[in-house]
Amino acid sequence: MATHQTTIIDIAHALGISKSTVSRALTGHPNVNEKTRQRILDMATQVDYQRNQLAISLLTNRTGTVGIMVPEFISFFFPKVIIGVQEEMARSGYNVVICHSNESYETEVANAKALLASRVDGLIVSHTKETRNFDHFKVFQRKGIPVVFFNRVCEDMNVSNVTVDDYNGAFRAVEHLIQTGRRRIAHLAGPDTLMNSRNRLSGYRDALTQYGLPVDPELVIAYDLNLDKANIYVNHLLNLPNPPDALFAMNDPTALEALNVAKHRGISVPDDLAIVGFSDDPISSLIEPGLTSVSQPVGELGQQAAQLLIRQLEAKEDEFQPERIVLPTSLIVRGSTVRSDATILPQLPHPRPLP
Amino acid sequence: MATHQTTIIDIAHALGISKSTVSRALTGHPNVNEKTRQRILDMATQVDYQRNQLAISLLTNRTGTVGIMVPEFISFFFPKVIIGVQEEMARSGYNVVICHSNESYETEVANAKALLASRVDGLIVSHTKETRNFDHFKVFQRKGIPVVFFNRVCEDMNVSNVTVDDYNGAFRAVEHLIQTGRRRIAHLAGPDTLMNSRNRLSGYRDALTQYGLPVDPELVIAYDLNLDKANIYVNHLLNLPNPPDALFAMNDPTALEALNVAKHRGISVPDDLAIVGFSDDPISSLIEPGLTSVSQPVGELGQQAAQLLIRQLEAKEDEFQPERIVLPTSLIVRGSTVRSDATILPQLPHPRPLP
DNA sequence: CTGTTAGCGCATTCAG
DNA sequence: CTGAATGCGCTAACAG
Repeated sequence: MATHQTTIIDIAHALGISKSTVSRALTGHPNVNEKTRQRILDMATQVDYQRNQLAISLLTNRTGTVGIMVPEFISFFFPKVIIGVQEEMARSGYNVVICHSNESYETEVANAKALLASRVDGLIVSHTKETRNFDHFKVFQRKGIPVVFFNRVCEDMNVSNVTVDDYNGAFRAVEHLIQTGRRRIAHLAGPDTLMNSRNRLSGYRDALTQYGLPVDPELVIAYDLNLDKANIYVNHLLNLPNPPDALFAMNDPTALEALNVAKHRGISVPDDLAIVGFSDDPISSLIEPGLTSVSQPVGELGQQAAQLLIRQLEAKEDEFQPERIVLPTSLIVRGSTVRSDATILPQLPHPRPLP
Repeated sequence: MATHQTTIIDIAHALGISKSTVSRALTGHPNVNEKTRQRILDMATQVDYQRNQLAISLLTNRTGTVGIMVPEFISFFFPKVIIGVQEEMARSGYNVVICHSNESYETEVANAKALLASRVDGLIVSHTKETRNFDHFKVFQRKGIPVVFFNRVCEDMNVSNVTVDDYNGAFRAVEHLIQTGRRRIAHLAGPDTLMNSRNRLSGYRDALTQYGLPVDPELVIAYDLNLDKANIYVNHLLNLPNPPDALFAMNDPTALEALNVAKHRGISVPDDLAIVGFSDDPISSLIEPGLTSVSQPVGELGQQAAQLLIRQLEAKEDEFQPERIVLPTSLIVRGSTVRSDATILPQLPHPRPLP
């Protein structure tokens, strides 16, 4: 189906001039006669001339394109990050190609190769839950192509990244549950391949400890975030001889599943079971009862990641230092943890991971 | 920041052979000595060689990449379509670059130019609600680059497209409302720039007419799908001297807004106001009451669009005929229109637009 | 089996 | 101000 695309040579021939002049006119070079320039521009429009970015990129060794790779984009989180990235990159004249690893390590590796082959100038990435080996990203580093991680970051690569304060968010969530009277607080965690999953787990543990509550291993389940299985774990927790009176879930979709299970079992939320999620999905404010959730600045996550990348793209090879940005979270309290007449006690100041 | 990437010439030099042989070994050409091939492959791995797709595309005049452009991707609809497209294109060895026009005509035009410049082999697109002029897509046609529309299609371009049966979906939705006893059914429609918006409006009108109900212009509002304003229109309808007893909304987000307004005003759904949406967003089954909605096969929409594009990409220039695929919709009945004890009457057979 | 050559479309020297 | 020449990295004839 491939057809001939008009080139500067076509325009040059049509006008009886050299392709150099056409090139100059098209790129806005000053040294072109005004009349000639106008004739060239007119002709270009007339024949639907469209510059061949492939040729230019090959020549200049820059594509003006960066990649962003995310593990999924059905929930609102990653799409919103992507929009933030695009806004910011567009402002600096970069295009963004979006890749979707679908939580598959294999796909992630394949995508990384494709991005490398298409010579992106940089990469923004949140890795899959299967990813333990980061060689496919280290290649970028070795080749001098900037990489920025966000949300799910790789610790043992010396690159920029932007995350939210997962530890603090989790701590505040659990603290809130304690302050509203819960004593057996379960945690449905993510896989320990994920940095943010580990940090949220630490926040959960430390909050319990600092408030003098035991950490019962029975109440902590790490799962693979496969939503289809969430209800199994929730049911398991509720079937325990000594069931939890609260659940802190790794993310909102998981918390929503829990809410559903509770509803089906006739368990009253928040009276018999309080539930807290993470990310403040728009759904959380629409359902009944509303889901209490740890909110994170999603769009800003993308913007900051983009800014880090741009800074690195525009830095001299040797004068660049990786930066790590941590954005704040905040707890949005809704009906899944408190009835409107409840009172909330003061918080501990500045929780930090125990040494 | 740009650094030198290893090329086949580097490998050739390192091994003291010609770049042609390297090229042959790397592309799997049979005429290469097995030992030489192995040495080349080893060296390639060792130096992180990654083919330069730019050079190959420039040479072959094929990028193996197609673009998909969508107007938004916060709601579940477009992401899910994109996933369907990617699956299908990957199966045929194509990459997909995702573009986001953000419902902005200007951005759409800019994206189209960028895709043209980067020489995509084909394009799958759902246009913005602002788009009235399709010149930026017609350029693709003129250059022999296949274009497939989906969801929001352009009627006056002779290209393939895939849609759902919006007319029928709307008809069945309104029929359902009539059969459950509603007589003043309002329609919060989309802008008339959108094909699907117009078709849903027709289905709404014809259902009323065929069931002998008047079409009251007062009850039909076309709006720009800007969710922030949805509540204004819903309130306007509910404030009418003779307010509606049912609302058929253009899409689920709009219907959810309506549900919210009703809740705030203390209007009972479904008793005083029945509400139906379109697309069956996952949220619709989570909220209380559940939202009755016209479901469409979203993933399949993407797959079919991809298949149409692939068929065209692989067809001979002249033997290709545009195809138009219409996928079925089905009504998912939930609590926003019926209490569980309600009975539903039989439907009219095969509704079709009135001539 | 392997090396040489040409050229994809373009920006950019270097000469006029 | 303009044209001719060069080369980005690669594949595909074309000769050995």
